[in-house]
Amino acid sequence: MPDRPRYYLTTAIAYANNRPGLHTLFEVIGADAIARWHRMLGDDTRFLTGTDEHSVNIAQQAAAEGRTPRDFVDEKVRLFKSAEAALQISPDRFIRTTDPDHVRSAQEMVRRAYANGDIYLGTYEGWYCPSEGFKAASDVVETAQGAHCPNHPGVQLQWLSERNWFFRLSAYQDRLLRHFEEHPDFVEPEYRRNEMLGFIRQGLEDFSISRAGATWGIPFPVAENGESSQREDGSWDPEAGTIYVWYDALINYITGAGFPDDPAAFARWWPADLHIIGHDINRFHSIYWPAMLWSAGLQAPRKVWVHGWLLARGGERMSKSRGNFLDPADVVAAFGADGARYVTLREVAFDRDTEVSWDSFVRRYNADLANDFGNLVNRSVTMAGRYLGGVRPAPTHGSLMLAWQHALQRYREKLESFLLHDALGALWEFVGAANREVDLEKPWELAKAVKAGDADAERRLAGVLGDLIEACRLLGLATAPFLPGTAPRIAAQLGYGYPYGPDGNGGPPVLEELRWGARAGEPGRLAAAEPLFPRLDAEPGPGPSSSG
RNA sequence: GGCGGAGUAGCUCAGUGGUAGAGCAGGGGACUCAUAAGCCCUUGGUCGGUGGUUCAAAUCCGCCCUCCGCUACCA
Repeated sequence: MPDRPRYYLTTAIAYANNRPGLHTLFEVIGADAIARWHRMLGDDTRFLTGTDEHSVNIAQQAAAEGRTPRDFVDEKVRLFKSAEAALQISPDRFIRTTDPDHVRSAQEMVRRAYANGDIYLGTYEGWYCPSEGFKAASDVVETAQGAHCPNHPGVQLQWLSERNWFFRLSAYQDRLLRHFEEHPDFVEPEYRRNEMLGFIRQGLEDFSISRAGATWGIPFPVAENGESSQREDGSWDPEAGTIYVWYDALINYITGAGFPDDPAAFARWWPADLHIIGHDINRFHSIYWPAMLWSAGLQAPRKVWVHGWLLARGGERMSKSRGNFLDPADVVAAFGADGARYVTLREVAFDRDTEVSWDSFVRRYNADLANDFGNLVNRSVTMAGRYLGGVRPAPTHGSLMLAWQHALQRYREKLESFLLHDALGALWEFVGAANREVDLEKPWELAKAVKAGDADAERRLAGVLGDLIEACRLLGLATAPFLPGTAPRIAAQLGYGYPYGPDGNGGPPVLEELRWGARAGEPGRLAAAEPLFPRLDAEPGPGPSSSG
């Protein structure tokens, strides 16, 4: 166990101000498939998802509903967790920025940055909404009447300055450039890396890491005089303010690895192998985050993968405010958990934006899952059961074996470079090869010849059905990271046990199982064929939700 | 404005100098093990526009149009 390779991956934590949309869960579904693949490989895998729960904005929303912030975010967290459960997401920890160990973690990071001379008191200036706090320049609506807050159109924004702590990002410019040069695959895809390089080369400014007014946040652990802001009774001096966004949110990745409470765990899990994020927060993960870690004497993560968006019709980005997003509950209700995972990851390229629609999902489901894959398993199991009396036939070393070896190689290459849609494409080329094999060999004709006493036909029949059953076994296992609920059902129809647990842990190294004929010597009986993916009518679906 | 990317069949996209491709959707056919699925064949595009380079351009160069990303403090 301790000698197993370890793999630690994370998604961005979701802002807990709303119910999740499918576009939010997209990266979580993709990350889950990657996590499951590593578990099945035999890697000691740790997979983190979670929620980002502090901010003036959330406190404001909670107050508007007459609730405490805690009560407000607890409800949102329940929504996120149930959405993840519906999609069979398998995090090893669902981390919340309100978790006590995360509070300690964020405070320790601030202390380390202070001890290292990287934070200092400065003045933050910006547009301030009396109802909501400071607003980013990009979030300010300028009108003839002055600047307004988009969330509070009637409210005049004020230009305010506040005494805040700043992080000396500017001190890390050279080291960041060197790090990007020495680790060309630190940020991928490459065009996202280039954007970050361009940003660094423009010159880096320091950024503020505290807010004086905010109360719904992690207490800033350092007082103005540099001493601890914790009082004798254990409470925190409100005068010190709270930690502002990035020194809270990003820290979750090390909290989830054991920082600072469990040094042994942290030594094992950090640095993370992979952060999967959207491009809106690329800069914070690829530039701020390594600098923050270095300041604390810690290592940068090994890779940041920047995925694309789900686009609605017309190329519009899906968002709750636009109301053009897909509700994951609708998608799961229509396609099942596995179907929802499949159509999302097959239809949306993992490295760039892709337009999707309910119709495109239905078409993809019917074509790939019902017609191609589901029907392949169904017809293979039915024929083998009928023509061979239910005894599971053994594979040969024919053309399907070669097709499999090619498909598996491509599948692994694409999966390991995070092109999940292409990885599935490689597998489905093999599905096509298996279906063509059926029509080429025509087992039903061979079966008639066998009845007529043709010994050669009997050998060929057993061979082609053996190859088809083996194709189904391999596809069931290979697709398991994407279709975790289907994999055991396929194994059962083929008369095999399923050695992996609900999260993909516990079984033999999957690459051994994915060898053609790996279980050839194992006797067994086929079960009754049972459709895996019922075909859907191409009716108009729920479509975009109307509210968020 | 600067930097980068994209505009190719109804849809989603491959294709970087040599007679336009895939999957899906649409049409036809032969079969029948199967979820009216699968298999075979097939309709369909002046490759955003324009001017060049070249024996030859979707592919190279100029200009133009459209869209998108990055261009600092959203969570």
